[in-house]
Amino acid sequence: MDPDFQLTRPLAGARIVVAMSGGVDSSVVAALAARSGAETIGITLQLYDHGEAAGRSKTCCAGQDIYDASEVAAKLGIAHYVFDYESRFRGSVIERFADEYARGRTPVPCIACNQGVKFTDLLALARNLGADCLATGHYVRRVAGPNGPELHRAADPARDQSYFLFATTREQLDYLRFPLGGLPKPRVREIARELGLVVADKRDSQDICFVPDRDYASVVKKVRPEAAQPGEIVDTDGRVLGTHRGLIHFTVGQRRGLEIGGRAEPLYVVRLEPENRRVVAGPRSALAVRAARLSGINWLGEDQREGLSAKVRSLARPAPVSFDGTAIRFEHPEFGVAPGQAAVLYDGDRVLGGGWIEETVAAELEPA
RNA sequence: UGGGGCGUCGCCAAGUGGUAAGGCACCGGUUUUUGGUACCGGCAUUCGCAGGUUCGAAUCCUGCCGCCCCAG
Repeated sequence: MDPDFQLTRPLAGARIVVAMSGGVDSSVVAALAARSGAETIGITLQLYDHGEAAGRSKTCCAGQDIYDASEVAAKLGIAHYVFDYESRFRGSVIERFADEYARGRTPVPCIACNQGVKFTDLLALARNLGADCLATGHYVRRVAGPNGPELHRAADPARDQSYFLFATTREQLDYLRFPLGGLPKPRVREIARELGLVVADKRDSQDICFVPDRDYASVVKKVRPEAAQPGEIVDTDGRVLGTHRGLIHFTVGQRRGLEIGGRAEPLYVVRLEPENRRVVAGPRSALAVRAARLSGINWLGEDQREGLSAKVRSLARPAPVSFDGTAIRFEHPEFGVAPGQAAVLYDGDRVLGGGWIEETVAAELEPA
């Protein structure tokens, strides 16, 4: 519990802004910052309001969480401000989330949120407050390298959140600090307990923060009703196998929910066709992909094309790939690669960057 | 209304006298700051219906119902 905020000036004269969500992690960051001797300011963004769901405490950044954050700040004796970012969040995260589903893609709203609201808007706010850095509770490490700060996976591999931070720019990384990246999660809770923080035993957030009850489809439906139109389920030869309750319920690689039985092999979603509202389904072998073209590429590393590995979803061991600047090519076929998801590129533990999956190239598999 | 075949969980399907496999689908759980995947677990006291034979039947017998095929 001896954080290094990696500042150039002495902590005594420094100012640290901490992004406080109201959870254990960012609360501990605030505590660490406060103990470091630097002037610490906690900021919580109000991103959405479940309204009727007031009182829910499982979700991030809703009423209860804002309250928890200020409790913690008070306990630590630091300043705490709450800013209303609802409309920003709605536009850059929620609507974009819905748009992606309407386009037959599978978005990663947490990345959009980090990219925009947190690392652009909140970061600018911190700068305006004259802070030396913005510290967050992300489990990822900022490591000093020969060419400036590098982004590395968290020490605790089970907690690593680097997938969600691939879009971080060099400029942002320069200003950001992640004091928890080297700590195992149990240790973080321990610290919270030692300090008597009310959130010490608060359960981890999971699922999409702005979606109540895991029902993301109804959120999408509210914003983009057309994405909830039923359509046909066809096989890879175009034969109609059944009907579905709306593209929003499906993602490439998905098995459950097609409700088509009576087969020897499970059926998976192979492709979504928003133009005709079709879900194309096929056997697992039809999911094999050998390459993926990326857009919105962000690059934190030096030019490197070989010896890379890529994560194509947050949970998945990195797969060996090569990168030609636009597309990644898998050494071994990868299954269930969904457009809209991020492909994050690593060199060992270091995050080199990544991009958004635009389209994939099927791999021909040897017949089993 | 002659002949043949069939009727086992939502779908496919094993089981032909010894007390209901399996797959798909579905449901639940585990994992998890995205959606998924994977894994684990659950899922027919009952075999179209009604009788009968037998210690014992989904399995044998009889009748009925339904479906399919061939019908000269």
